[in-house]
Amino acid sequence: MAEQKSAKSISVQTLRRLPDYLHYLQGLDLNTEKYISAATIAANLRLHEVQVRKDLAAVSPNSGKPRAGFEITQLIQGIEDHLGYHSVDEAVLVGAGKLGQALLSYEGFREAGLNIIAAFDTDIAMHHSSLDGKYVFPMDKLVNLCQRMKIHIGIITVPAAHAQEVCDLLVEGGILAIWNFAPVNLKVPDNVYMRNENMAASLAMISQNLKQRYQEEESEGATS
Amino acid sequence: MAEQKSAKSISVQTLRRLPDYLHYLQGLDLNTEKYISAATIAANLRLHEVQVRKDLAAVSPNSGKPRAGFEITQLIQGIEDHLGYHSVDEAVLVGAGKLGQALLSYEGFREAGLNIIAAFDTDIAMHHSSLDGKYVFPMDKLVNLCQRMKIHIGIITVPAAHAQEVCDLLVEGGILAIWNFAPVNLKVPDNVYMRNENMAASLAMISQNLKQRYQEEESEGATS
DNA sequence: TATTAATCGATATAATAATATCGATTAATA
DNA sequence: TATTAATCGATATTATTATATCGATTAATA
Repeated sequence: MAEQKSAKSISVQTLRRLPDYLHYLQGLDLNTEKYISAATIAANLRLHEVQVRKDLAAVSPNSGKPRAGFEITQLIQGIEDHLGYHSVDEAVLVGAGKLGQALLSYEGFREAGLNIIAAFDTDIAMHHSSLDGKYVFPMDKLVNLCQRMKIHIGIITVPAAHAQEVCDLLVEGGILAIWNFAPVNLKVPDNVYMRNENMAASLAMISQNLKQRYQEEESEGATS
Repeated sequence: MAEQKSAKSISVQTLRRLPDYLHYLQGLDLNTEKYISAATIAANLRLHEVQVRKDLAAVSPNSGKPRAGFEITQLIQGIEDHLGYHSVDEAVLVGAGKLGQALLSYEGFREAGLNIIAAFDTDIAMHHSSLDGKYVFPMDKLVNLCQRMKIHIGIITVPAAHAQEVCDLLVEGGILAIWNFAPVNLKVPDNVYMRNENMAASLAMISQNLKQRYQEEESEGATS
């Protein structure tokens, strides 16, 4: 049996951190330094040294040199490969409101392998106008365009109330993965991957943290 | 020693799910049903039944009744308490671009306990204009306003290149928690909580998923 | 060239989270 | 009222992730 090429299943948590590593590494000056140690990265990203080393081991094309560290260019290469940053995938975005527009104009996506090729909206006034170089189409073109162009990623930035209909349309259009910014749990068939950008969850973490601190403050020295 | 009030440290993962539970429960019709079972919630949110039961046990003011389930109103109450949805906290937002505006107009925050009371931007044209009822101030008012009004949460929606300066200002203003939407790792003192809204990470998960599926497709039946 | 110290990889341990199992309880139904 | 079946809570197991430890390697330095 043939060895599976570069598919040794990276852990979810590692995957989450990869963009951070990449970003950090890209900020380094290759004229000044050629190698970097796991310890240095860890210190800068406030992570645990061993954790970084394991993460890098999972994506680096070849291993680090003792006493020197990892070769920066190779690390970048390895991470980009694993993130699929060179095989750009096309996406459509539904809901050209403020959030939608923010995403359309977000520079970072292109280099991260995402190319939003078109936007859709119910607002007639927007149709056929161009937002950051992307055209806005009426909703009834959605299914057909997705099918014809074999688009695999759909981004939902419509109000919660309409998210499910939009979602259904995307599924009908043959979309394989949905990135949902609406605060609702959408129903999709098993073969469609759903990723919720969950602002409420983030907010919950922040609240929790502050709450804890207020409590600690209150009970300062009050441990009878 | 006194029992610690409602601070029995909820797990991070549970905390993440709480907003989903809350949202789902709020969508139920209390006239039709008074109780709900963990199994039902699990099915609707596509979670594991036992997981839901454990999560609920952590936040529900009193336990569920066998054969009936949990009392919906009490569950909502419990979750809201734990999320601090009744102790609204005030925040400032820096960077009134598209993303900033999207957040300013996002309805969900208010009920989730977050009240963005002002925005800041370098763009002079925006100053003292009102976006969704919130005023936009010049940057040099930031530190003073945060201090005077004892704001605890800062939201960063400026381009990556300026995020660190903004961050420093917020810290100077006495902010305790930062919600960062810029794709950079910001340095803050230990006593400041940093929450990165990491779009790149989400994107990485999506890419990964698609990549896997393409590969599987390729090697379909090709297991020599 | 020999010594030192930084760094690695590998393996072991610990912490956290998810899932399975099962007896106890109770509303619904016979 | 007795039986049944849904549901719970508690405990046990498993999976995942993070952290600690340590011998091996190698660049830098004496």
